[in-house]
Amino acid sequence: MALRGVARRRALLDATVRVIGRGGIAAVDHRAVAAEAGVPLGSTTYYFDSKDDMVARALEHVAEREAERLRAESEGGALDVGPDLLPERLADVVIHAWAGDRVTLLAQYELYLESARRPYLRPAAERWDRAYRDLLQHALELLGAPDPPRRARLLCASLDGLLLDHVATASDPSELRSLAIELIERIAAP
Amino acid sequence: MALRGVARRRALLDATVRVIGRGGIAAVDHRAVAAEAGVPLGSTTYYFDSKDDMVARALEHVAEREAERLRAESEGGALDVGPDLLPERLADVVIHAWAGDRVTLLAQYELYLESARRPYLRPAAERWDRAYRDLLQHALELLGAPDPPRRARLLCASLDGLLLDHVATASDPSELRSLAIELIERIAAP
DNA sequence: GTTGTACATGTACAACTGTACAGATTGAGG
DNA sequence: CCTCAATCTGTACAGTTGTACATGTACAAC
Repeated sequence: MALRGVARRRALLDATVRVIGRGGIAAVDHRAVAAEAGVPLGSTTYYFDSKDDMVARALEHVAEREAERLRAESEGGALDVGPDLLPERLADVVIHAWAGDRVTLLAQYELYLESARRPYLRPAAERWDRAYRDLLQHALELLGAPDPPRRARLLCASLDGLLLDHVATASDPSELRSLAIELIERIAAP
Repeated sequence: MALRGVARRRALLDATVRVIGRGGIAAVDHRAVAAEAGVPLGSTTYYFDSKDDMVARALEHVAEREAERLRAESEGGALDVGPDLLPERLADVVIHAWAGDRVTLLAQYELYLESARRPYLRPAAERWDRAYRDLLQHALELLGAPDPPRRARLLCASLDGLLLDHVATASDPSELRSLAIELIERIAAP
């Protein structure tokens, strides 16, 4: 089976994400990624066609991972609560998984921004966005909000902005939570 | 007078911003910036201590420029309209200046994100944020919203998210405008 | 005109970086 | 055991990049 290398490949992708989170895309080079993953330099060229390819796969990797998490959260019944509790539950789903991992969150924004410049990255970014928006749309339907697709789009972008502000300013997490809840309630309101 | 070089210095800063907007911070190197500004390589080391310094000054440059624009807009009476027209006027102020210059907008987000990693960039990013939030707070007061500082924080982050989404997905500008207006109205609502 | 200072730039080079590649190792199938 | 493909890795090297610096030029003050 051609599966022996899968673990190492993933280790390299994870390492790439950490390097980007810590120092931006500018900090990515084969040696830094190899060291971060604890593998020899040669491995990086074996698993990726080029540096650009490495960065691109890293985006697809985080996007896929995040999309899966959101879908799992949705199907796992995270939103199965009354409408009065839904906003804070939703805020927790969106925020909590990130609270502890500032570096990954930074990398995610870095890669999202990069997708604005490299058209071939758009599909991955869009699949991620889609999973995100589906979750929000579902919640908005449960909350009885009108025109859920549009509201979901608005809420998705707004929450992203809130997260970005939080990660940039390292603001108080509990304040972030309270702002997120308020945002959700306001955008869900008829 | 020690002022002869000011124009060239600004030309280099503008060039740096364009390079970042087009290719990200990873694309910045002395030669690329010099070529973009139409000056010889040596100029870059004359005006900046290092590459990091160059990028840092570029952030301060855009931040200062943007903060000034927002202040001018505010004092220039852009918000002197009735409460019914204020939301769309505000949306135009926030959005319109950017609509034509995708590259600069991308650079702004890139630099804002970078300020999360380099603490010495925070003051510049914060002065910018402050100018932005002051404008929004003023508008929210005119709209009679309660707790304007908090609402301004929320609106600031949300609108940023909306812009980020727009610049990443190259979405329809008129849809962006309509979403921005809705966001403003919802966050201003009592 | 001399001098001092800010401005300017071409060139050089050590360090870094992307990538190729030859050769080693592994492990499943025959 | 042999074969073969996948996996792995150390080394090499050409191209790039950050930065120093010697040398110049402009121009205000005296």
